[in-house]
Amino acid sequence: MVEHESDKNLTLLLKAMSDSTRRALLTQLCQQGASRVTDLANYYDMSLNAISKHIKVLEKAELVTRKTIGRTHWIEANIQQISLAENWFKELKSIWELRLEKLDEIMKNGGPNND
Amino acid sequence: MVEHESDKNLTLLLKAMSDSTRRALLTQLCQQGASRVTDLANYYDMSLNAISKHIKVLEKAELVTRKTIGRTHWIEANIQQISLAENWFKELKSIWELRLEKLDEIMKNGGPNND
DNA sequence: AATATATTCAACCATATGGTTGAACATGAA
DNA sequence: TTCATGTTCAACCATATGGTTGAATATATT
Repeated sequence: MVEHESDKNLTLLLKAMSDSTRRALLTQLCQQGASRVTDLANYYDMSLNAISKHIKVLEKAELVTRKTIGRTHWIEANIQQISLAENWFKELKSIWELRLEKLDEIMKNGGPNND
Repeated sequence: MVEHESDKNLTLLLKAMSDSTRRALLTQLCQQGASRVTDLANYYDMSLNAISKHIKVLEKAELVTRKTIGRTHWIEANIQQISLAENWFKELKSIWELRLEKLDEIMKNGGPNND
């Protein structure tokens, strides 16, 4: 299995998205484009530090990127990364469909060994 | 905001999917169709109880359903539920696109107030 | 140089999570 | 009735998570 690394990334991604505040941050970033940490934090009833930590989680999951200019950090959404999850969904669905097709085959032909 | 409830469901769903073992269980269920808890557990280097707990998490997220017949519980994948996440992705992307379109407009017309 | 702003780091805390083991419960088989 | 099977419940444990506060760091501004 070369699977391990991408599985870890998927875990990181889904965990990052599984928090309501972080999803709100992503939404905000998509709406507003690149934003400073302080500006983002103003929207939440939570300390700046908490938001800073949330952003770090999103960054590790590669859901956002950071460009530091002077003392201010510009955070930007990286929605491409979502495809990691989408691809997994797709794979899961195709596995599901495959089983249904095989069942269908059996129903039609009266069994898998009718040659 | 009537949002709250569906946001909680999304959190439940993404958290459920964010664990590697639970994703493996879902894959297994898609491949094999309805399965007993014990049968599922045999594939993992983990106690039956641990798997039982994972299944409960998937069940709360409505990613699987359970049909109890006698003493055995038949667990089945419910891949429909994935659409909850897919719809959120879609929404996020459309918010992203909307901003890009507006930017584009500004580039073309030299500003948002050129009437 | 002194002060203000933007941000992270570190330590701490409460609660959640993912695992374990040992009963308990429900049902099937001898 | 007795024993075996399928599953959950309960208590426990270590680590992760999401929040806090108080410094520390880096860079602007006066």
